[in-house]
Amino acid sequence: MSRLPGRMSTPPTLADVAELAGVSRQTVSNAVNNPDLLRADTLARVQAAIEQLGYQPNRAARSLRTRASHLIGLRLPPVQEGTANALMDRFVHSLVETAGAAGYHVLLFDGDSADPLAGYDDLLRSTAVDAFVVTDTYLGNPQAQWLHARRAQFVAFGRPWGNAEARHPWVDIDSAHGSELATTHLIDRGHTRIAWIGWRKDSLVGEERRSGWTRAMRSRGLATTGLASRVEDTVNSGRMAAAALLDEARPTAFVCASDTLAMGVLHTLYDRRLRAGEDIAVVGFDDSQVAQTVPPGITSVRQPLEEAASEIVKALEGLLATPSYVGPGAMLKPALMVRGSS
Amino acid sequence: MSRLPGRMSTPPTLADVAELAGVSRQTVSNAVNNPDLLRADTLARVQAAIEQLGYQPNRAARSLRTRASHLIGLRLPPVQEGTANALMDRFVHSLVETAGAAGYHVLLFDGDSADPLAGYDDLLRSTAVDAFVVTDTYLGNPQAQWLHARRAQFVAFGRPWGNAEARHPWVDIDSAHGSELATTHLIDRGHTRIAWIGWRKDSLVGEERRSGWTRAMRSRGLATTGLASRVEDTVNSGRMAAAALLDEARPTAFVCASDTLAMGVLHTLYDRRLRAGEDIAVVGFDDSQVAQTVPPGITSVRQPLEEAASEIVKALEGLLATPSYVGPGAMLKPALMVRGSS
DNA sequence: TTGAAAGCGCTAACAT
DNA sequence: ATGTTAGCGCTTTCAA
Repeated sequence: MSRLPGRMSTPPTLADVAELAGVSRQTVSNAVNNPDLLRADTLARVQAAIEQLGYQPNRAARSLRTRASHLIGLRLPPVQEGTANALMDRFVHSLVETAGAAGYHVLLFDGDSADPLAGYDDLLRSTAVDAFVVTDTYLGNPQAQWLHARRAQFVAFGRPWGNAEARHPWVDIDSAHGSELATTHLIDRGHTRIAWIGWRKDSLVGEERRSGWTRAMRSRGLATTGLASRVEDTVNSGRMAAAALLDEARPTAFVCASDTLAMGVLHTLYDRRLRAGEDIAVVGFDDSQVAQTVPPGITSVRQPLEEAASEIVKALEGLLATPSYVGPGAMLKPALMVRGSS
Repeated sequence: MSRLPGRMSTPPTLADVAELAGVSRQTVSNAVNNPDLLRADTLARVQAAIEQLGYQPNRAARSLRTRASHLIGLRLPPVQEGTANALMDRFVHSLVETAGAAGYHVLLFDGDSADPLAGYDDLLRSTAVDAFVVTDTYLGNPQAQWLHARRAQFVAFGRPWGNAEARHPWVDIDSAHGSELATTHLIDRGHTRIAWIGWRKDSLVGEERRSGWTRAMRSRGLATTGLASRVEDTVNSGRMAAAALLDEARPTAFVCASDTLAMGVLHTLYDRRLRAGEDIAVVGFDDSQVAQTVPPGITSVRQPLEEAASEIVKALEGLLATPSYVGPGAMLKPALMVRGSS
């Protein structure tokens, strides 16, 4: 035995283990990958040697041979300063955790806004990752089609909007259900004039969230006319929309498409010395740290990102299995976190 | 030429390019890694072939040969719900961006709280990453020593507390300077009774931040007695500390060791129908999304995470160069973001 | 300036 | 049940 764990300059290889255990390299490989093939005593001997040397298969060599890196690529979109949108943080963490349990690591790459596909292309052509998790699936986003054309494997977090023939696995959140929960909650608390502050019409997610509000209002026979506003997803837009609605429609509660907009409402309440939850109810969307920490606490719709990550990894495993298996898309239900603001 | 880009089942290799360009594989390799060695016309021909095939070197093969993965490992600590601490988000993004520009990708792994070193060990022994970025460098943290013992390369984000003989590269933020900025800003606005809400004494970063407050107060001849509180880093602790200080010491302003604690102060102000920035000034630390979006905006100390990432990548490049170069630690200065709360 | 040979560490296919 | 052979795609010698 020529090397001891801890003082080696180069990590032990299959050959080192084989020599120590008195078997061939292939047997060691089998001990790692197909233990059933070995006789019990041989297996034990090899495992002891592996243990003793602290052997772990070299990833590069294994990848080269098996054409699989066990790496998942994730494009990190730019952080939006001045908003409450920190969903990515929670999602990335859950993904890393679940992927890790399945034997995969997450490889981050930069979201070059000029050419978002460049990062994908780079990793794809250098065969650096086995698959991607794609998070921005707005309508007309070329990524899905593009990846498909390059025969790249990927799971989308977001349904294939308006693309009925898409065949890739996806996971999404039923956010209409989320705003319906929020609206129904407010109705149950006695509110009848409940306003909606959402995103511009070209956002499909925005329209979906809005539909939950509409549905809840209609099902209880409440009017929606003049109670809705569609704006940019910024604090200031929310603030102005809230001010206008308060003046023109006299709502007693607001349901917002995001916590960022909900914070906008809070600004207007602050300006007018009104108190959220006492004078006017406010519900946000995303259960951000902002909603969790601001007084008196913003009631908010929480996306089950942990569950989403777990479904995505499940889909990933199916995709990368042989034979590959693609199940139906998974639609997850959000929950309402009730706090002081309602 | 047997394959066209876009319809290949397997990406092109050196051999494909060599055949197309009518040179040997070695010449193609040189064209990629040592272009100076080629005659201009050969180089042009090879580059044309590379372009035509969309060739990119296979990462696994290159890693196997060069013993370098061009991957940087980063342990993702668990997300803290209910706090305003989302620093990691911004930092990770900056790191991915800067590392990408230097030809490195960031590989995330899970922060198993039971055995935080397991993740490092795994990646290290499988030679999956070239180096780590270590972000949790509290006193007595075994990671630095442990990594050093395994001859692992790493750059620490955080100075080597109480470890004078540490020889690893590090980058840190002078957070005493941050709270000094915050305190001086309040003094300049006419405040004299400025309270401190910080972390427990066993947090070295906490004590450092506190020292900035002390220094600013003393240099202007202001008393600090009875004006400081040391608590857990939670919203509720901040809330209770603020209530107690308000009752016992009558401060007109608060400087907090975190935005989480500053939100605690806001809760107490809310309870007492006081307004931040009008009745009582509040300054937080970290310039979180919470500070940015909550009314009336929380003045907060912003850590230069983009710069930190850039310094870390610079250190990483030195570390991984041959011969390896380790410069002195870099101490960065934070800035104060002034908002409505002061 | 270019090419040929060897081998990084591993596993698939085959032979024993 | 175990060993032998070959080769994944690349770069580091070394030779021409």
